[in-house]
Amino acid sequence: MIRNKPRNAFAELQSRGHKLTQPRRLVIETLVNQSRAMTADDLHQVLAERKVSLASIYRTLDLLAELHLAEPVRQSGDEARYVACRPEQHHHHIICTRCWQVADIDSCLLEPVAKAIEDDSHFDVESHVLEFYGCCANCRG
Amino acid sequence: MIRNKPRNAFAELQSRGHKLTQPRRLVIETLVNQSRAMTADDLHQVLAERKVSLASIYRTLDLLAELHLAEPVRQSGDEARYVACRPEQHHHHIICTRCWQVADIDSCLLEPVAKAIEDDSHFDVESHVLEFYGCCANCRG
DNA sequence: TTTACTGCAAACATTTTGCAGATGT
DNA sequence: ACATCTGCAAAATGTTTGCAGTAAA
Repeated sequence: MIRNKPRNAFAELQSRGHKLTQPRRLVIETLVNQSRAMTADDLHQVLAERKVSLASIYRTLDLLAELHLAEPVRQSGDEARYVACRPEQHHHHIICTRCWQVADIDSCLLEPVAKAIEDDSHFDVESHVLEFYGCCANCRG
Repeated sequence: MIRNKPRNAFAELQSRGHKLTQPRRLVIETLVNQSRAMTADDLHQVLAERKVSLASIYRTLDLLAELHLAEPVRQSGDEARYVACRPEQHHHHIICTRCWQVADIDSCLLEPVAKAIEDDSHFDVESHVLEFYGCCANCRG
């Protein structure tokens, strides 16, 4: 349930040969601190006074996704939202559809299921998406 | 593994007070017969000689989703794709990322998992998305 | 100093919409 | 006959890109 810390992401970025710039720093900090699934525009508004351009936000989000420091989630109809996450572990999310707060589901229970599906469907399973959506304690209030 | 039949969808549409028009008929037939996850543009190309407008295709897809006769799936970076499905049952999909062919996974194994998550995270789970992606027997070749 | 990165503005792709005419019931 | 639906073209939305200047290493 503990989300990634900005510093880990900073280090990961740099160790992979990317520069730790001000816009990147701010996007990472915001994404981690808010622990919610944020759109590019959400970030742009939160960072309005820091004057980070939308283009840089999109570019940073792409980069973070590539490095597995963030993951895109898309519910139909909505724009893409991004969630900060730890790169080293496979996990899934539960996401509040009111405030977009996110909690991690640490274990993945689907490996045996994927196996069963491979036998049954004659597909090779390469990846899966598992997201739970609901209402968090705060929004239920 | 058997997909919905067009006629069921035709009937469902009409019984809910919608007109069974030529464009709608063609979109439904195509979506069901091809049994793949199709973009609006895929449908537009397949139906090119039948002169169905893109606008009608989008409107029909929205309607089908609303009636649970089709479901949108979005993989990051891609446009929305739609899968024909039976409205009466909860199920999930396995989707080939080469040819976008779809097979159904009839049972839902996640109800107990959702319960466990509710206890653990203090979220009310309202819905979930479970999609497996992989390579079908045909594309594996 | 060098290369990667940023902001801006323009381009792009996908999806939505208003409206006049066509179609299903 | 009537309401709904279609096609068209225009608009809106979300995202990407080229380029000249800026900042990180």
